[in-house]
Amino acid sequence: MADLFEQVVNLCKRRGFVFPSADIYGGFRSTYDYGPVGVLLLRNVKDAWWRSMVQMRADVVGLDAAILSPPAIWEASGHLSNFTDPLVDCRRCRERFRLDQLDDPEVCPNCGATDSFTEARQFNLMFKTNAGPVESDAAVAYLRPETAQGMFVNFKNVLDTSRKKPPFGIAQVGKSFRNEITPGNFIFRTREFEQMELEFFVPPDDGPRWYEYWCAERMRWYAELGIPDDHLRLRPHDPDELSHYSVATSDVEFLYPWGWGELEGIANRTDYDLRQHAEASGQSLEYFDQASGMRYVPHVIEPAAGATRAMMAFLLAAYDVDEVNGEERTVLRLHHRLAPYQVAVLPLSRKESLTPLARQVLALLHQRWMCDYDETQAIGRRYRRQDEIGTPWCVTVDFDSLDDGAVTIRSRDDLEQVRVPIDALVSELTQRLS
RNA sequence: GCGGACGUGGCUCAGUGGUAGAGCAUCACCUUGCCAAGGUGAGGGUCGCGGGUUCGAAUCCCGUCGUCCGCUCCA
Repeated sequence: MADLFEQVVNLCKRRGFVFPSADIYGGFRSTYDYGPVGVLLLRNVKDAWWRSMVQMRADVVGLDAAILSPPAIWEASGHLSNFTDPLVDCRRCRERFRLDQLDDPEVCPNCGATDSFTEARQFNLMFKTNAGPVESDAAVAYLRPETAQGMFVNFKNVLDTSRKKPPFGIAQVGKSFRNEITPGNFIFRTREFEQMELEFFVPPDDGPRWYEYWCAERMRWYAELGIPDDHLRLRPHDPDELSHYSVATSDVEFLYPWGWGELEGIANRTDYDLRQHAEASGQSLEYFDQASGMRYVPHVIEPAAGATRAMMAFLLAAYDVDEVNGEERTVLRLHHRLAPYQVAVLPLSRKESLTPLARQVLALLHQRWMCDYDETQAIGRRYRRQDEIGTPWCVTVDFDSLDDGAVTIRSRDDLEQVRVPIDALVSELTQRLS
């Protein structure tokens, strides 16, 4: 399936998952808009994450911090120095190098030319803007390149208001911005992207133990939502791969059509961030443990996931083509919690007076699930449309329904059909969608 | 940012200098009434955008934007 990637990209455009941004103006590089169906899937991915990381845990609280931020945060975090790479191009062989990685800044390691380099240019990966209507140095602001710093900067606020004590975590879902040199692979690497990050604060000696815990926990999450074992792996970083803030990192990787790629990084950031901010701000970010009488700067384990990457992985893993009555059927076998619509209500025909009852059934189901409603064209065609966007259950109102008050529920996965009284419909679907 | 390939209706593509095409999709009506059936009809493209050559450009040239594949980028 070498063209799985193309198939999924086409499906995204055709069915309203993802559109190129500014499409009518020829597109805007590395930005994508999420359409009527895509916004539901993306939201469900984020909700599933929030549910597992915040709702289902007593030791994690949420946060939604500002995207616009002052330079001080990024000076302290190290992003202003470490996200800036001085690059030079060789005019002869047209290769590009990082100046700080060259043995000799006068000789091209590729073609051996001397004096062929362009001026070094700074590639700062952060988006810089101006806060306030007057452009001046005093008003410089950055779009955050990660959500993590919001949690570190608010560590004391959360500690003071939430009655949590280590080990505990702060979770955030939101947009981040990076001037990636090479965006691409559809929504895999974009300059504007959405993150799902947890900063988990633990006593200094417990870092390694919690690091192992979160690696296993995050792997479990992807598996539970339908990423198959043979497309999922945990890859520990080599020591020379580690970011400036990390002593240990593992990537959760998915087997994309072009090879293994990162879904999420789990890093042991130690006390690096809190110490940096304590020093730069002059505020104490220590925790005092009443029970032991110990005072310490917590260490941090960070599982940082990409929401849009995860969405893409779920789409790729769910994409399937099977055969029904000798015809090809495209079906997205999405986990029901991720599917854009959990239920579609379909009157068998637009004829007669099926519409009022179908609308009643819709009104009943609307309150619990995201529902689609479709009364155009033949029923078989509508089933296929729902299959293609991953709707796990269709509810069909037919002519008998008018007399017996029952409807048919039809399964996306095995095409099985069951007759259910409307009175029992909610409980039947609740069972199947739990 | 550099090199390579590409850009024609929503999708997949044909058309290589002489007034824009197909299949699928969409919509309407008829038919059918539980798995993309059939019939009739309709809407939809200044051929990514801008400039040039030419009597005439989707087609040739230049620029630009965008996509994909390779390079340092790590959600």
